[in-house]
Amino acid sequence: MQIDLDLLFTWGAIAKEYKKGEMIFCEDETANFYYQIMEGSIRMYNSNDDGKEFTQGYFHEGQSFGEPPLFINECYPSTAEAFQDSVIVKLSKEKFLKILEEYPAIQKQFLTLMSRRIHSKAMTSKDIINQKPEFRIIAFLNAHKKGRSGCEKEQVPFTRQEIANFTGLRVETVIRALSKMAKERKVDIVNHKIYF
Amino acid sequence: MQIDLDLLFTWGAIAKEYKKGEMIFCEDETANFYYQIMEGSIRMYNSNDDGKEFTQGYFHEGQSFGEPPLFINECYPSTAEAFQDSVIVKLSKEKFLKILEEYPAIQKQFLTLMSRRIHSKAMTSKDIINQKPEFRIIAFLNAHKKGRSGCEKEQVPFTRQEIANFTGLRVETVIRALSKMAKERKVDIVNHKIYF
DNA sequence: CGAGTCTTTGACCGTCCTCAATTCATGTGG
DNA sequence: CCACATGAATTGAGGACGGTCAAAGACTCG
Repeated sequence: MQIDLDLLFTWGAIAKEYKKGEMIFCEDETANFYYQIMEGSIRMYNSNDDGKEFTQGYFHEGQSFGEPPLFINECYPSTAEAFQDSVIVKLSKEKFLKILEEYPAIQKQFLTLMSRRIHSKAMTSKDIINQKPEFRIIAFLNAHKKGRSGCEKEQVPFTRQEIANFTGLRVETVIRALSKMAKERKVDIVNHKIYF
Repeated sequence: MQIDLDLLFTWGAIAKEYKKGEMIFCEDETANFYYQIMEGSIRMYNSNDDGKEFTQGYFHEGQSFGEPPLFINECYPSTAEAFQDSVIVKLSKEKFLKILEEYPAIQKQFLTLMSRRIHSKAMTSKDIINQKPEFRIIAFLNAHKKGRSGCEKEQVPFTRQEIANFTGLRVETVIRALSKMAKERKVDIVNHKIYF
């Protein structure tokens, strides 16, 4: 959990519901709020002229998102929308920055968090640039696997389109790569569902 | 300037010279030092099996680099090497973290810095994934332009190979894209030198 | 002047994208 | 319980673009 919910509410935060697909903020919009997920998950993405989308990342229950622009007075570089029905806590930028002032320990946590983000973004771009479709997909699957321990394959909760948007490939390419991988037993596919 | 040099030296930092091409730290190595550039510039990159390199970014005089792993106890995700002959100030991780404790203002600056990095990495991946070679190159040129004001084109201080490494393209592709862009006067090329 | 690096060009190839049509899975209402 | 609507997954054909390889030209710096 990023910031304690009681604390947030004490400072005037409010919780808001979003339906799946609803937009939370939009590319190039000014950043005025701190957001933290109570329930559900959200997706950050960019879309370009031809309508093609690139997913920057997914965020889940307990995580905050869209903070960097708050620290540097920039607009959002991407759009955020609810990936499932979600409940999100929202606090004004001013109050949020004040909390950080008051609680140095929290500020430090954010420094850590940002570092982690950079680290993982570095890995992602590396994977995406260099490698073949199959590699990108495996990188995606690894990065989004829940139970890291289990030896059994788990169902992947993403559509092929979603994988495509994250890896920068096209749906058809993802489909063909996945079927090949299924033949080689790198993944299992039963009833169109992917297990990894 | 990131951290005051006097302060760094007071805490026991030392300056070290690196010749162009010399390695400062290496992918997968444990992070033990804080680095800040006094003179010169450095390049961070990954290389993959086939020897192809992907440049994560360039850092210049007055900038620090390779900090994220210090905050999260991870190994370096990339390699850093001197892009020119450089002088670099080096301080042990422990002392560095102590400085942050002592001077909250500095810690805050780093939070800002990390946010800026995330922001620009987000832009970069967006540009790289979505677009055609020409777009990637323009994005690169824009990102690395010095005098943002001038209406006149300035010479680009990168080789085509360097542009290729950053954009994830091949040299030949960069060359062909650039000549096309020169025809359309999006850049000028005289004597093989690029002006943008 | 000469070594080394960078740039250029051409031919060829393979991969991934495009487009279009079909099948499948799921859920809803009659 | 079936018919239908919707969104996802598939498949195939065809083309374009960027990668690969090889060879040659140009520039730079000592």
